[in-house]
Amino acid sequence: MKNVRVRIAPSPTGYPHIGTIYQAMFDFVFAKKYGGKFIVRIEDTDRNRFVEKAEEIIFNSLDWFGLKSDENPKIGGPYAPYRQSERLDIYKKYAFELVEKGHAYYCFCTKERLEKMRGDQETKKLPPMYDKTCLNLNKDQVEENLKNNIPYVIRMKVPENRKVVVLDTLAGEIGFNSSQIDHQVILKSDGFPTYHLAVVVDDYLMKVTHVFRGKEWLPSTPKHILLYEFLGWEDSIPTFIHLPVILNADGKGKLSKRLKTASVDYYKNMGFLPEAILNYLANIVWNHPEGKEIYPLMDLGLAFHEDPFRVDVTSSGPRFDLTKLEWMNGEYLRKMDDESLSKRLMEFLGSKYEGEVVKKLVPLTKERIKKFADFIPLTSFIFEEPKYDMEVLNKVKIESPKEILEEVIKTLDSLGKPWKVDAFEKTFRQLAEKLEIKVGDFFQLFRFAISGKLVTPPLFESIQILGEKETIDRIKKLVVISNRIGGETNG
RNA sequence: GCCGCGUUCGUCUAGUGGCCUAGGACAUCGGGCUUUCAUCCCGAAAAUCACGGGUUCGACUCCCGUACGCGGUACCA
Repeated sequence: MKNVRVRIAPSPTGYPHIGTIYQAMFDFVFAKKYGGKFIVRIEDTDRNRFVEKAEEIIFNSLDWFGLKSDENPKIGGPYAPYRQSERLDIYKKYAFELVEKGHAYYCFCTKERLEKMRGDQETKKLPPMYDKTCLNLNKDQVEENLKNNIPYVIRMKVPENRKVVVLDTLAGEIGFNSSQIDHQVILKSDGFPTYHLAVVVDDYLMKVTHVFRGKEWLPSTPKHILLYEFLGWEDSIPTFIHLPVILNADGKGKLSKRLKTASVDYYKNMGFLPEAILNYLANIVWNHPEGKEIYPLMDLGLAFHEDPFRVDVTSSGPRFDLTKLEWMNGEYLRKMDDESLSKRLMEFLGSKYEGEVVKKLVPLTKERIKKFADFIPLTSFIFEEPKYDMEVLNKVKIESPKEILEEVIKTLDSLGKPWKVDAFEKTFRQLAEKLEIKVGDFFQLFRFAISGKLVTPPLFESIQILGEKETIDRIKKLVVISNRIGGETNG
């Protein structure tokens, strides 16, 4: 495949949606596989939803995922500018060209009138569409209105009763009756284009060859086809690949921006690995030919076939299942060597954590966390004093914990320093035997004494990190607390 | 309402007319390992292939219809 050019066109309205990343992933892999270019174009045509810092956040996110683009507003490229707000003259030129050719017209209808019209259509159970009032305006009326500075939009004029065929790589040929296509606004009254005009113009001018986008765009594709025809660009219509829409976990509706799990910052904050997220995203719509679940990003390229062009993705919309993502992320974590894992974990935790301690904890925790955020509660007892909850202590099946702990302290004091894991374990197994308590229960008490918890990373290794003094201090402290409440902890 | 797309275990999927008494993964449950929790290993349960008609010697696979779901129906993208 030659001169492959793909693009992603996010709107700067906030944190990027996980669906944007999903789409970008396909673009990126596709471009890489065929030696093409991956373009990022900023679609900032909606001034109402525009968010100042969003563009920066979008680029940070794409960087985080390693989805590097070849042309974008920051680095430029042969078809700059790549921000639609900087291309207004271009869209206007084509909008007016369409008017001249008779494929578009001025519309002076007010918002209020349009709203009322739609309301009426709804009560009459008619499809809500523009009623073409301004289509019948004659030249003089238009001139008059323009002279009087009446705000206008430009709408595309859709021919009656024509079959418009959309060729989608996944769904095949889909026919639409043009009578059901609305006379869509292509240029808004603020001089900005709508998506429909902007995509067509930009994709044409930027020589985009393949359009990967969500299936929610399928119903508006005939509008775009028509626009290509009106502009005389029918030979340059890109190949469409309408990807299945990712649904909410409950399957009711598409992954909505309202949900925290739809936004990439959620995954960043929870400490997911970008490569695991990408793997998951690929996995829900595509299956590896070798049946693998875990595979590198570029394996997704196996989904693309030439002659005839085909993309192997599922047709129905998958639900976004956080549980499986967590499993997958855990797999990635465990596959990593301790050093790189420490490095990444430190990046996540920030400078308030001591690097050396974190490094020591990594081998003890890597099999116990699914994402970096899990590390914090698991190891909090290392970094801060434990809080002892006697309710929790009561779950340990030991009659008189205070006496046992005193024995532990005695043994600890007599133990040669520095404490060694092997000798340590042996000593305390013997002690448990001597005291006639189950080893498991005994260690649970010990665990509680140093951490205030019943679930921790391996006991002796944790103690080693904690240090001799701190360990003894904590046990002593628990003894004191037990004393204060009468030592009757096991009721 | 109208238009479009879809429908295989709870979830993601394999399956392109006989290999399917439907395979894998996650989740669930049971067992092993084990100082807890995990990891790891073994095993179980889980889909009348949405339903109804065709076509065919034979259908999860092809065709039609119905139901359900999703998407679209903006001077949002």
